[in-house]
Amino acid sequence: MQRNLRGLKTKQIAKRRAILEAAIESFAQKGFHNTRIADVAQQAQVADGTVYLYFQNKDELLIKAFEEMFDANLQRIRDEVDKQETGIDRLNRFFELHVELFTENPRIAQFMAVELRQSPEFYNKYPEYSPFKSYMSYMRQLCDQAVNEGEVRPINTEALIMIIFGTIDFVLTEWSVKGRVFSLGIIKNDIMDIIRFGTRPRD
Amino acid sequence: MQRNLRGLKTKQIAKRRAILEAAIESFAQKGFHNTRIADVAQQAQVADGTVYLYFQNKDELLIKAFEEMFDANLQRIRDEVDKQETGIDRLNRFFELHVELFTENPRIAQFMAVELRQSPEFYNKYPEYSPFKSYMSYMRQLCDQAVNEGEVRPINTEALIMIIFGTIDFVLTEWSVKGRVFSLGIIKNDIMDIIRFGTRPRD
Amino acid sequence: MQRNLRGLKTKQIAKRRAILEAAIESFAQKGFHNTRIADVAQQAQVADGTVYLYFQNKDELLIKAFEEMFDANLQRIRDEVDKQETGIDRLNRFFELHVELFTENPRIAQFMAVELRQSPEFYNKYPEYSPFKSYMSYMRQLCDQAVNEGEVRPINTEALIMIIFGTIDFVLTEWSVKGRVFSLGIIKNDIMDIIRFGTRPRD
Amino acid sequence: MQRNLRGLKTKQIAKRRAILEAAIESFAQKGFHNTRIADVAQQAQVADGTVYLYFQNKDELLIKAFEEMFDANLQRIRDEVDKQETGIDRLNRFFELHVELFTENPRIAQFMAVELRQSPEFYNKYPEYSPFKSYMSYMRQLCDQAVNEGEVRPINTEALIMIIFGTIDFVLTEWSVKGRVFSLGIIKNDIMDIIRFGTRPRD
DNA sequence: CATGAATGAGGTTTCATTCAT
DNA sequence: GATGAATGAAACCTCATTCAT
Repeated sequence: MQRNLRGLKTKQIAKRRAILEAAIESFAQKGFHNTRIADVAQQAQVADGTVYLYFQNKDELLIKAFEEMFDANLQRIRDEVDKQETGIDRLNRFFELHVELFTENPRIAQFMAVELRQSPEFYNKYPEYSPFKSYMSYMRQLCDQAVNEGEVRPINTEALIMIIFGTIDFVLTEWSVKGRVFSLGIIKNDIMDIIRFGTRPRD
Repeated sequence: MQRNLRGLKTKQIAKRRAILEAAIESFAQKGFHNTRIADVAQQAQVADGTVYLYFQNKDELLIKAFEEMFDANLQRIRDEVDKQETGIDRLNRFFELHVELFTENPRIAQFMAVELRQSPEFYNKYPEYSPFKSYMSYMRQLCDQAVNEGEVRPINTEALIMIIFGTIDFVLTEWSVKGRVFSLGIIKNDIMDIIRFGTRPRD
Repeated sequence: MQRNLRGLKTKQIAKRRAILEAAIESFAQKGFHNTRIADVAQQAQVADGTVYLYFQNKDELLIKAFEEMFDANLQRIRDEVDKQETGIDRLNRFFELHVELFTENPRIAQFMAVELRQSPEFYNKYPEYSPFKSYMSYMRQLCDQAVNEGEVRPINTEALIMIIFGTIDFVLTEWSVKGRVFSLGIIKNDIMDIIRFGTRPRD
Repeated sequence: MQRNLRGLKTKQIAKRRAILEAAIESFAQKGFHNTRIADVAQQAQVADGTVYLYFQNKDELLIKAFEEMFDANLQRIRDEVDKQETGIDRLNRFFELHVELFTENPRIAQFMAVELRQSPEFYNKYPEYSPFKSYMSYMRQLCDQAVNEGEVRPINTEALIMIIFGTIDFVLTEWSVKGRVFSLGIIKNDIMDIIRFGTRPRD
C-alpha cells in the first residue's frame, strides 16, 4: 500500500487536499468565522466528522491552509526566479510572479487578503503562526543580493520588503475584494517602475 | 436641553463615544468575531441593551467605528497638511502624520490592521462600506497636485497611492499586530526616501 | 377639577382610553406576545412609561382591555335587547346585535378571536380572568326566560349557550381572521334559523 | 438501514415524534409563547439543538404539531364514520368521535383550544397554515351527503359546519381550559339533539 | 477509516419594566 | 404626572466538536 510522508494512503492525500481547497475557497468567500465546518465538508464531499480526522480543529485548518498554500507556491516561484541572472532581474521576476500567482488564482488572493490579518489574540494562541515568514525571508535574500551586486543602492532592506510586499498585498486586495475595477497589468508596471527608480544607485 | 447633531443630548454623545471606543479597543484586541457585545458594553460601562440604542447591530458598530475614526482623523490631518507649501512636502507630511497617528494610537492601528479587510460577503452585504474612501480620495488629490507642480514626475497616480497606502498599511500591521519588533521611525524614513526618490522627475 | 370614578382627571381618562384602544388594536393585529408596550404607547401617543401609570403591567393591560370592552358593549346590547317583547325575540336580537357589534368593529372581533384563548397557566395566574362571564350570564338569563315562556322547549340551557356563543365565536373568527371570504349576513340568518328551529317546542 | 417516508431512520422517527408530543404538551399547558425550546427539548429528552435537526424553527414546530395531529386523527375518525349507513348517522358519529378524541386526549384538546387561533400576522406569515382545512373539508362532505339523502333539510352547508365545529370548539375549550366544570356527556347529547332537530326536514 | 446525528455552550438581540429628570 | 433612556434577564438559534455505528 502506497503511503506518504504523513503516513497517508494516496486516496487520503486527495481527501486531505480536497478539504484544504474547500476551506480556502470558503474562507476566501465568506471569511473564517462565517465559514462552517459543514460548508467545507460538503464542498469537499466528505462528512463533517472526516474533517477532524485530518485537522485537529477549525483553527488548524486555517493555519495549514496558509502554510501549505504558501509553501507550494513559494517553491514554484523560487524555481522560476533563480533562472534570472542579475539581482534586480530576480526582484522584478519575483514581483511579477507574485502578482501573476494571485491574478491567476483569485480565490487564493481573496483568501490571503481576508485571512492574513488575524487578531493579536490569535497570534498569541498560535505563536508558530507566521504564514509568509519563509516568503518574506526569501524576499529579504533577493533584496540583499541586489544591494550587494550594486544594482540597488544600499538601502534598508526591510523597508524595501515592506514596500514591495505591502504594495502587492494592497493592490491585490483592492483588486480582488472590491471587484477588479482597474487594470492590474498597467498599475503593476507603474509600481515596479517607481520602486526600481527609487532604489537605483545614486551618482 | 442641549441637543447635538444626531439629536442626542450631551450625555448621550459621551455614551455613544464610550461604546465606540470600547468597540475599537475590543475589536482590535480580539477581532470582531471574538468580541461579544457584552464585552463592549462592560468596557463602556453600559448595559448590553444600551449598545442597541445607539447602533442597530454588531455589524453597524464595526462600520460606524471605522467611519467615524477615519473621519475624525482625516480632518486633523488635512488641517496640518494644508499648512505645507509644496506638493511634495504635503505628501511627506501626510505620510508622516498618518504614521504618527497610528503610532500614537496603537489601539486604532491594531483595529485597522485587524478589521479593515472584510470578506466579499461583507462588502456585498454593506455596499456602502468603504471606510477609507475619503482618505484615499484626499491622498489622490495630494498626489495629483504634486505631479502638477512638477515635483513628482507624471506617473500613474493610482500606482503611487497604492504604494503609499499599501506600504503604510502593511508596515503598521506588522508593527502593531506582531509586536513592534522593529523601529518604526527608521523604516518610515527609509520608505519615504525610496518613494520620493522613485517619483522624482527624471532629467 | 373634574375627577372621575378612578380618581382621574378628564384628560387622564382620555389617555387611559387611548392606551386601551391602542392595545386592542395591536393585540388584535399581532397578538399579545408580538405586541410591544412601545407599540401601544406610540399608537396611543404617550411615552412608554406612561402606560405603567395606568396599568400595572402588560398582562393587566390585556385583562382590562377585555373587561372594559365587554362591559361597554354588553350595556348597549342589554338596552337594545330589553326592548323586545318575547323571549325568543330577545334571543334573536341578542344574536343579531352580537354579530353586528363585531361586524362593525372588526378590530374588536379580531381581538377577541385571537386573545380570548389563554393558556391554563394564564387562567391560574389570574383566577379572576373570565372576560365574558357577565356576557354569558346575561345570555343564560335570556335562554331561561325563553324556555319559561314556552317559546323554546325545555332544553339544557348551557347547551344552547354553547351553541350560540361557540357558533358566533367561530363564525366571526373565520370571517375576520381569514379575510372575510363569505357573506356574514346570509350565514347569520341560516344559523339563526337552524337554532330557532332546533329549539322550537315539539308537538 | 431501515428508512422511512421522510428519509429518517426508525430511531429518528421516534425522536421526531417525542419532540412533537413534548411540544404539544408544553404548548397546551403554557401556550406557545411561554414555552421555551429548552422546555420541549428537556421533555423530549433531547438536546436543545436536536429540535432544530427536525424542525426549522419554533413556528414550524407549532405548525407541524397541528398538521400531523389533525391528519393522524382525521384518518381514524374517517375509518370509523364510514361504517355508518346513513348520512345523519355519519354526522352524529363524527360529532361523537370528535368529542371523544378530545375527551380522551385532554392534552390535545387543550393544545387545540389554546393554539388554534393565531394572529392575522401569523396567518400572513404562513399562508399555508390552515390546520383543520382537511377536517372541515371532510365535514362539509358529510353534511352535503346528509342533505342529499334527504335526512337533513336543504340548508346552507357552511352554516351547519360553523355550528358544529364552532360549538365543539367552544365546548371543548371551556371544558378543558377552564377545568372541566360541567359534564361533557350530557351537554354533548343536548347539543346533538338541538342540531339534529334544527336540521330535520320540515313537513 | 468514514459517517453524520447528536450535543450543548454561547452570543446576539429583544423588550418589559424602572426611575431620574 | 409624564417622559424615554437605560437596564439586564431571557430565549432562539448556530455550529464546532464528539462518538456510536
